[in-house]
Amino acid sequence: MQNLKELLQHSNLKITPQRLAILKELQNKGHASIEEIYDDIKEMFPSISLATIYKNITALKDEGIITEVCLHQKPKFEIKKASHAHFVCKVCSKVEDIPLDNFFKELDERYPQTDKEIYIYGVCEDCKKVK
Amino acid sequence: MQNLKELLQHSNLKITPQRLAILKELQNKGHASIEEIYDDIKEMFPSISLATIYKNITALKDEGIITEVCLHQKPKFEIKKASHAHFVCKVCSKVEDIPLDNFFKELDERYPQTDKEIYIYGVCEDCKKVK
DNA sequence: TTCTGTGCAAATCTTTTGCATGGCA
DNA sequence: TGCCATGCAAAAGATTTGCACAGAA
Repeated sequence: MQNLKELLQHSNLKITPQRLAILKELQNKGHASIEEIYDDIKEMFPSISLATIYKNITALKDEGIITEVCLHQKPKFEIKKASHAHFVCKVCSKVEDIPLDNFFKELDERYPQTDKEIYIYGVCEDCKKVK
Repeated sequence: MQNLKELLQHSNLKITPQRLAILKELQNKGHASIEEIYDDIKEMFPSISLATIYKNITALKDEGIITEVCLHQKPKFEIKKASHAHFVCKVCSKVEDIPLDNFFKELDERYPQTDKEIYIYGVCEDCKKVK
């Protein structure tokens, strides 16, 4: 569990309650869309504006603090961490990070100095049980 | 080079000049966005409507004739074919399909019955030369 | 002839922008 | 205090919808 304030301190961005709330939301959820971030934060912080979310998401991406992924054809955001694949459940839409370290290592040998994304869309264990 | 009419014949969709034009565009370009499809087709076919492109892209996706990919965070479409990775040049945005058959095979063993997407963002050979 | 597909216009999102005010450093 | 960040409202873009007419089977 990393210190969110430090992420901002080490960047060119000022620490604001809005930014901390966005990062906290991403830390809790793992991945979230603009709408999800907005809706959740609005409960604690009713005056926040959608434009602020958009502006900060862009700023945080530019600073390399978060990254954008495309899950189910929808943009989602997550705090930047080591390369990992995303398993997306086709039924409940849950997203799991899977390391797949050996895959990324091998890909990196073949394609050095590239950014890599791997997405796997299937049915998660929970949804398989339900049938 | 597959027969585009047959793709439609084997589906629940009727053959129309608009649909053939869309498929032809995807066949030529490999990958294209809604805007690109629209702009290119409009030259040959000035009366075509953007709504028609959207409706047909949805219909073609539902029929499994084309698939949607997310390149540079933008939705693009391609005629469905065997699983392959996408190499996207960060400089010129060119997209290359790369087979990576062994990767997909191994992923399929670990995650059977899933759809897999692999994206690699780097600098293509042409752009490396220019410097 | 029947039913699906098309094109237009309007409606609905989604995202961006400008600007005055507020708040971090 | 000096900027950067926020919130609002408006603008701009992207996508969807309804409906009358056209065209494929």
